[in-house]
Amino acid sequence: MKVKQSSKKHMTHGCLSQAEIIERLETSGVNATAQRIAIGKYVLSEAEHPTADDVKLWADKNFPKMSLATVYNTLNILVEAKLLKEFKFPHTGKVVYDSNITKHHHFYDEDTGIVSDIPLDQVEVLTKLKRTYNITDIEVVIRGSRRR
Amino acid sequence: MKVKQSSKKHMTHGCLSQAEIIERLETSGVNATAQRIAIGKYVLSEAEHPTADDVKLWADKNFPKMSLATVYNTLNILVEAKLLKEFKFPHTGKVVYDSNITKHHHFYDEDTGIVSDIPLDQVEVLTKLKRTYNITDIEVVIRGSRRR
DNA sequence: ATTCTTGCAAATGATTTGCATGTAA
DNA sequence: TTACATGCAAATCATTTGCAAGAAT
Repeated sequence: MKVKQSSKKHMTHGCLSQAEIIERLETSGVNATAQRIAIGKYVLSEAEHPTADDVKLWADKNFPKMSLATVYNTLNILVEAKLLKEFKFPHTGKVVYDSNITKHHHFYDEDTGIVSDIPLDQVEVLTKLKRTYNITDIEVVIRGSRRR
Repeated sequence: MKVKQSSKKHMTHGCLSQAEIIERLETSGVNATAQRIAIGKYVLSEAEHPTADDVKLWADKNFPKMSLATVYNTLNILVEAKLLKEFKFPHTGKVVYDSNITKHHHFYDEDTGIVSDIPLDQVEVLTKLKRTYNITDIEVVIRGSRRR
């Protein structure tokens, strides 16, 4: 069965069934084990920018005996399979995972510590760098707060 | 004696005398000990985006018996005194120190791993974010390579 | 049977901390 | 003498690795 993986838009949260998770894993060449399905469901459709620790905490409540090594192992596999992106932000030592694998920027709320996505078209970056700079990517982190 | 600290531009590398380092330390309320002068001279006028480890390596060659704790301790003090800025880049787990304390962006050379500064005026960022976003800072990291 | 996965514990790398000693106003 | 600095080793935190045991094909 042929799956048009890249044409499928990033899912909004909470809308992926277990069957869909399994399909996404296998389409990406990842063997769908119980642990991977569980973590996949959490990070791909429920969590927002979780850390490995967030995933472990969630697993401790929702999965019988999952080791921390398996959490890291699985997250790394999902990143390699391009189902997940990892980020290191200036404000934290921890890696944060993002199920939004399309290019986008980030907003860091200095009051709450919450990281949120900013769609590419919301930020325009113009550079005056010389042609000797061969640019492959531009990452923008905007910090501030959100008025309630 | 009154020193116009903020009107003094960021020094290009290698041009700060020991006396100038001592003055900058004391002006910022940092007690100028031998270790702090040595590290200060290195990170403020010689090194380019060094890590704590780079500083330790340098100290081992140029200062008798400086402990790693003192290296970290001193770097943290220089950051608190606003003589140094610290950055965590997406590509590394290590903190990188920058003696350019004016606002600026960064270029990460994917071939060499070298981080370089990009002056503010070389990058223009336009956002279409709603007014509920109260922006305090925008950080841009451009990745790529430089043609030789 | 062979290959892949998991769990556990130990290892690693970066940074911090506790504490006793040293130094300076 | 009182406060601050330093060096050392141990502690901590995030992450990785080695390896033995388990599951799947």
